[in-house]
Amino acid sequence: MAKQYWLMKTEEDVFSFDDLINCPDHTDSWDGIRNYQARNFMRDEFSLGDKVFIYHSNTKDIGIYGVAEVVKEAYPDHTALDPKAKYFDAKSAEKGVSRWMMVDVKATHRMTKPILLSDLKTMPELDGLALLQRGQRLSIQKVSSEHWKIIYQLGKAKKI
DNA sequence: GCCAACGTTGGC
DNA sequence: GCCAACGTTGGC
Repeated sequence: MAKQYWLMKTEEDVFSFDDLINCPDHTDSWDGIRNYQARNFMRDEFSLGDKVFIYHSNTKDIGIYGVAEVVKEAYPDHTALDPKAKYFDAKSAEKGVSRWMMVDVKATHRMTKPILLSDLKTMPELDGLALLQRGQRLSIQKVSSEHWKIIYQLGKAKKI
């Protein structure tokens, strides 16, 4: 499949872009996704080498902080089976099989300055970007290659 | 803290 | 399968 571009949300105080950088090889599993649409994106459409904007929600400076790359395609999110895990899923545990999936991502570039949501909102050329659509709450979203280029350049992304 | 949007649950 | 109630997300 051709390379695709994505945006994934995270809460800064739960798992920030810096937390990802600090993982061994800047790589970690993106677990805890408990929404079917988001899971299906990972399961059906995430391919090795796909690029991902990492976005911090629910924080003071809401926006995009860096870029990551898919380094392992979808596999079962076993944290759903762990009663002590934050995103434990009783229904999965009942069956002994996780219905949720995760991918591994590696941080590759950091934005020189975070690209704030408030800035993105002022750019007419980003019309149609899922993130800017009203009422959207999906934690994994598609980004078109055109929008990706615009945002990527805006952030003056630097290699890690 | 508020609240709109929207996903999930569960009774029928 | 419908849909009301409830829970969560996430910007403000």
